[in-house]
Amino acid sequence: MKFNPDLLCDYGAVRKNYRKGSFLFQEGGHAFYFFQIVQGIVKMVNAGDAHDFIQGIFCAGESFGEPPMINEKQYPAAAIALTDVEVLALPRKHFVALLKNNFDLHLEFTTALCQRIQYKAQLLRTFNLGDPEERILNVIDLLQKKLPRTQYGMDDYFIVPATRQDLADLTGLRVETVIRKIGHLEEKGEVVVRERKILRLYPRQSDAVLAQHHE
Amino acid sequence: MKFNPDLLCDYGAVRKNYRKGSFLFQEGGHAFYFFQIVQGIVKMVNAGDAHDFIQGIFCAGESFGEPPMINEKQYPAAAIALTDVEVLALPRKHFVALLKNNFDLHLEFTTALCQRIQYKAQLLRTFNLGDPEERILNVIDLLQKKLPRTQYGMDDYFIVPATRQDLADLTGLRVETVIRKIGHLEEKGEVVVRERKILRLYPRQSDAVLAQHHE
DNA sequence: TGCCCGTTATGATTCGGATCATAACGGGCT
DNA sequence: AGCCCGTTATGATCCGAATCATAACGGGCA
Repeated sequence: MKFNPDLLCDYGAVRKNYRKGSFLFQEGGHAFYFFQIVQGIVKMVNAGDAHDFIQGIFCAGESFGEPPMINEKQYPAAAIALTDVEVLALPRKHFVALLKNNFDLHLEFTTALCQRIQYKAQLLRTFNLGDPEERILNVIDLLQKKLPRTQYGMDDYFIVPATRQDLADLTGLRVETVIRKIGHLEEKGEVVVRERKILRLYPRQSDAVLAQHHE
Repeated sequence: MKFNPDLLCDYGAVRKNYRKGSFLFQEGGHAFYFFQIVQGIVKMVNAGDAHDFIQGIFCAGESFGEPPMINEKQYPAAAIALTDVEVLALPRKHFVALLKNNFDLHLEFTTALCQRIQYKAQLLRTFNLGDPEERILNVIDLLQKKLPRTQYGMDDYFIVPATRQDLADLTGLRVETVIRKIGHLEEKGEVVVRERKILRLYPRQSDAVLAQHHE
């Protein structure tokens, strides 16, 4: 969902700018503000010794990091600017006031949180029951769902907007494993690789109907 | 959070009973109702070929399965009654009306959803960055957080209310692995096993303060 | 009391992803 | 053009959880 920037400003939101590569907040930091992205891309990530795990990627118009803000807890992951980023930041108290005065927006916000839960539930499901290839396809499909249609190339092919390293950090696998599995997935016809970019055919009408039936 | 049962009834909630072992809904089923447990325990679970994955366990007073209900989607997991269960079921439209008329409850509900997101985010973090023993301890700690204090035995020891099979289904590991790792964790002093029950020492004040600092 | 079955337990073996090493490619920058 | 570094790529090896087999324990129930 996207809150009207003017409305956020009416409630006291301030603009903040971050340069590419800088942290909007650290893992473990206290969450005081509601953040909505005006411009740029933000990655929420858990840093590990050997590798990272990407909790989410957020684009212009999206908000992030709300759960610990609402709960007055600490961030369970850090937020890094993948590009130069401009955000609107609104203190918790004012954000709550905004919700209080706008039921429809509050309900929309609730809905957005529910989508986030379903997203994570699906990840947990696939990570625990599925094999590595399913994990990769699942992550690709989730990327497709949330991204603007501008990512489509010819013939309904979706250009996966992530490097193999990104897919590794999204799936919890290693780069080498992702590379090898992508190779296998290409053999099986699940994806196409052109000029090193990963393409996936998206959803022809017939597939959509099928999916609807047994999902 | 817990909604006042009388209030739910005022909005048209009906009581439903399920016998131990029966399904409240299936994975893939359409989500029409808001469910709150009056009596009993419910498990949300993804069934796999070889093993299952437990998405959550819910006790009296808790609600579950709200995300797909709010989003008018299908359930990403099945719900099974672990005991005889009585629930209050409220159709989506009426539930939304209830939220609309009670901002404080709506905000509490929002808060509960945020906690759920944080819970799942932490699971994903540990599952992807941690080793199996961390996964197990993490799950045990999360069980402790959400369960009533009645589960305490002597000396601040928490009796883990789950079989090794349950821990396997919660962590995505196999039973044998859980058994062996529990053995190792006992050697390391992380847990104590008495009469086959797993005990964990909980949180002495010093630990709590420490956790607060670097979490 | 005795049966049954889920749980706990332990050892042997397999298998697949992680790890380590090494190198070619290619876009961005000076 | 030339350099640099992240990305892609491939092979060899390691390691640890999964798997398979087998058995003892113990609570619930007839």
